[in-house]
Amino acid sequence: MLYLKKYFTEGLIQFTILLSLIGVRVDVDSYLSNQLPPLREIILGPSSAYTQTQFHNLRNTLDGYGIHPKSVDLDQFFTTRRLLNQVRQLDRLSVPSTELNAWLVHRDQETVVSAASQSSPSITLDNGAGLEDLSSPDATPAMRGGGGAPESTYNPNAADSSLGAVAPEHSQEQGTRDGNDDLTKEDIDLIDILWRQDIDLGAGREVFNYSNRQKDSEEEKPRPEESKEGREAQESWRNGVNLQEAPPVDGETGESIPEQLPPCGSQTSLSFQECLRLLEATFPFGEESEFPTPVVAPEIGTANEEAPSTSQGLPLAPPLAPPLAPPPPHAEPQLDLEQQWQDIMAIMELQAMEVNSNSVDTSSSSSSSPEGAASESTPMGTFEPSTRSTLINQDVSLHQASLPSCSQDFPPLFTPQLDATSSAPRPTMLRLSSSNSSNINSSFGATNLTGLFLPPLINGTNNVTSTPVLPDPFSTLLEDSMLDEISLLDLAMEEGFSQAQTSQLEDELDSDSGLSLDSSHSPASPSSSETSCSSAASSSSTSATFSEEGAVGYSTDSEAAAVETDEGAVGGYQPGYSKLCRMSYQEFQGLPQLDNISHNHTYNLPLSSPFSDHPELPFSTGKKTVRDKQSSKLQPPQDLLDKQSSRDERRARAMKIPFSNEKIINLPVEEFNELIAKHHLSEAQLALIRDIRRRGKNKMAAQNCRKRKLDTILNLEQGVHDLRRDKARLQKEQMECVSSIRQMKQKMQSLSQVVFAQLRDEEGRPYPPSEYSLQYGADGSVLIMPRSMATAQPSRKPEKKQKDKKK
DNA sequence: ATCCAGTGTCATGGA
DNA sequence: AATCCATGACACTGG
Repeated sequence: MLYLKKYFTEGLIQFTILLSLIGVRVDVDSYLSNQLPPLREIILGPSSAYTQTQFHNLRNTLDGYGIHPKSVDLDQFFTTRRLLNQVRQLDRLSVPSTELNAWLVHRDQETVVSAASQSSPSITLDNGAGLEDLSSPDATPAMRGGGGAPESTYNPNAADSSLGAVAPEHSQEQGTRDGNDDLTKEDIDLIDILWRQDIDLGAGREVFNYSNRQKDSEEEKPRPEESKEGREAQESWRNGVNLQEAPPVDGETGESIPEQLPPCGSQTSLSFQECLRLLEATFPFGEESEFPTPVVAPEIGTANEEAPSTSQGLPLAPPLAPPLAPPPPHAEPQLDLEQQWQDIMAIMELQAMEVNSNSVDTSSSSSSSPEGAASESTPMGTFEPSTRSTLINQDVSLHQASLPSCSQDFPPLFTPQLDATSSAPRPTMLRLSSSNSSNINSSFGATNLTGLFLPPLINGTNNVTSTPVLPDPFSTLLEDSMLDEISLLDLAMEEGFSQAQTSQLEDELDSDSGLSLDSSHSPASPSSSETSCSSAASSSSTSATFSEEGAVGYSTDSEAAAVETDEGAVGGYQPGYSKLCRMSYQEFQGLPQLDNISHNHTYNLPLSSPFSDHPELPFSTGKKTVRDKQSSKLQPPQDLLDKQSSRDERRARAMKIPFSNEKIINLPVEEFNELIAKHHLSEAQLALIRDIRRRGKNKMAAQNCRKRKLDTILNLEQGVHDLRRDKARLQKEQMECVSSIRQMKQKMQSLSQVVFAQLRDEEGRPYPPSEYSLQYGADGSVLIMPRSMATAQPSRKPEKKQKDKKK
């Protein structure tokens, strides 16, 4: 089923891309955005970072896409995803997705007039044109037939942007709505799932009902002319372009769209278009894309690849393209496409994460939006601001971030290309890179490194002065490094907190926790943590063997532990654990405010005094507050004993279980069986004992599990930091190499001058450097050859005019 | 009153 | 089949 869905969805997407490429506006964005989680899951696999996670509950995947919004794991989940993405991004240029969006938006504005055929920007004008074309009786069926799926999927969700451009087209829109009948069950199911998701997120079903009603009524009533403007406005602000307008008309648009996560749609619409561009970018284009394969390439490649790269080791990715598009234009298109898709999905995933991380309320707001927007009283007022704010926030930040600079620089150069075809996006990206690297370029541009170094190696290429046409690998290298430098900034910032603190944290943990489980901190691998955890657990269990005092790290049954007077070990683990939790989260999220969070539901309480049973407990390391778990369940303040003992302990006492919970839980099966065999126990007692054992073990397991999660996250974090550090180091080395190369080049130039100054032909005339160049053979020989020859037959070894041993 | 992190417990599935 | 373990999900608790 999943595979079917995958292929189906992919087919839709690809077809839509094709349509977009040929200039037909098909807004799959909303569809994609809505489907993001499932698509992501399908394409990229299960999202859980914990490989051991077993998704046995189908309902999880169906209802909430894996994680309940209130789940404690949600944060971990997103954080993990973020970390994973960081890892994945390491080999790519870390250009914030927001930047990409902003850039796109800007370009939209500028190219509104010129690029009429562009599908992506979803400019109103374009839409209008495109829609009108589509609305023509002939075109529509064709479109329906061809792109029926994507269009239909899109329409119900966000018909505003694509269809609503022209009011008269309402009929058209209705037609498409009627076309909803064409919706496959897949689509309907997806929509329904989305609804349910929204409901889960807090939006009442009535929202959808209402929106449905609204939609229905909307369909019934003739659409006012203003709808067009409204749609335009909303669309425009969805694109983050004109925020100022919109309000008056939106009530109209809000009706149908909002149910399908307008904000997400807007955001991903950009991203998706971006992706389209990137796809286009993969196609071979001008000289810029064609990198010579210089000797230096590998070096560059290594510099870029130190992270586990999903991108297939393209040596030098064009600055902006890298994160998304594996550049080598000559690469096999199929592979490229796949890679493209992966990258695209990664991007969208990132964006989705951002959206989600803002809070699920984004979606919830979207879900609620229809209500607010549709609400007759204030069509715009209620919902618009909120959703818009989210939208605007995202767009604006981006907008400010990259838009102005990039786009303004570019347009003049690339307008022709923009108009021409799909190559539009690519140039901008390239230019962005170039603009960023312009400084370095300028510095190195003067001294063309390739000129000196390539020729000798390649043996005969034109070199010394020329190569204006050929892109300089070093320049590209420098560009790349420049961009990387940008990322280095934040890297440095992050490094500041992470490296030292993390290591310190781990040290602390290691020292604090008396148990060996912290060996799992060995950042080596999650597996190690696994083993360590298991070892910890086993140690706890085995502890029972050498002493029933429960070296167990879990002091919930502190009573028992206390009884045995050996909770020393107990005290060790838990604090360490809790500390781990706290520290890890602070550390992990770098949120100082989290310091305050210390729940400290320590199991190892100062049990000594309260326990009438085991007054001897002397030293209970328990330091902190006592927590009585049962306050709710059991009668309030009975006695301190009950107050401070666990539920099971009290039950055991009530049932007069003759041995401690500690033993019940931690004894090996054989001993446990012997133990219960020794005493004549009632069925109820036996049942209780088994429950106690089960719960106790499960409690330990849960603690181990949680710890393992944290360890996994910490390890991932550590891995990310390590990789970043390596990246920074490699980049530094790269820069050093470049500088040394530059020095060598200068040296070579000066030496060449010396050589030419001393060289004389048979007639005693000097060789003018302008006409001759030096060729360096692999064997160390130096040849003089006329430049004309050098350029004429670069590949062949030029006939040497003279062999000079001067070197 | 609400949110949130920590914790215990249950259900489930794998070993 | 029994047991243990791992883990998602849920509820409870206290800050």
